[in-house]
This record gives sequence, C-alpha cells and structure tokens, in this order.
Amino acid sequence: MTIQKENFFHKVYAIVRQIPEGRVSTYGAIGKNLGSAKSARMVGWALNNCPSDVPAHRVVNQKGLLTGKIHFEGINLMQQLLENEGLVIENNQIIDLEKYLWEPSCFTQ
DNA sequence: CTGTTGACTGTCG
DNA sequence: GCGACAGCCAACA
Repeated sequence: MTIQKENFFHKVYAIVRQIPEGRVSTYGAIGKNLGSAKSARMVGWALNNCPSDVPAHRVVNQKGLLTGKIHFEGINLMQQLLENEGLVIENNQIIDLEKYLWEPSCFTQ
C-alpha cells in the first residue's frame, strides 16, 4: 500500500473509511492499529475534524456506547444512521456489539 | 514554550 | 462491578 508516514488523522480517516456498512469499529481498535491503544483520544480528536468522507457514526467506544453522538448535529442522527444499517441501538448503546464489531486488522469482511 | 482539553482505554484499589 | 488515576498524541490559547 502507498500508505506511508501520513498524518495521524489521515490514518484514522483511512481506517474509518474501510469500515463496511452494517459494521462498527472502536476507538481502541483504531488507536491500536495506529500503534497504541491509548491513542484512542487522538482518534476522537481526529474524528472531531471528521470530513464528510468519514462515517464517524460507525465509530464507538469499547462499550459500544455512542459517545460521539454528542458531536453530531442531531442527537438521534448517529443512532438513526446505525439503525438504518441494520444495527440495533438501545439507550445510545449498540446491541450485540460483538456481532457487528469490525476491527481494522480484520479485512475478512 | 507551557498548560489545558479532547468523540478513550487500561490498570489499580 | 465501579471509581479514580495515568497514559497516549495533537491542536489551541
């Protein structure tokens, strides 16, 4: 891959873009892929500048909680988008997270 | 340059 | 299982 020492954000964007529909990823998984699971904060920061090309609504915390929804214009938007992809959200939390969880290292799709 | 903040996670008690 | 602290890196004041 032509992926090289790109900016931290670029890596996050690249990974999030690879998230297939109906699947979700976690900050820890992405951060770990970047080199450190503790860099999950940077993932959130990067997504704070999330371009329209990045489905940030597919990125949730380890608990499957839609912590990022607060940054969305619509509080229900993130949940609505996930539900639209076949996911089940309840109380701002993803049901059967393991079932829909997708890891950057798992390109098996 | 220094300090604070941020869509988090892991470890310790 | 839950609360508190530490670690991680980058941007902003």
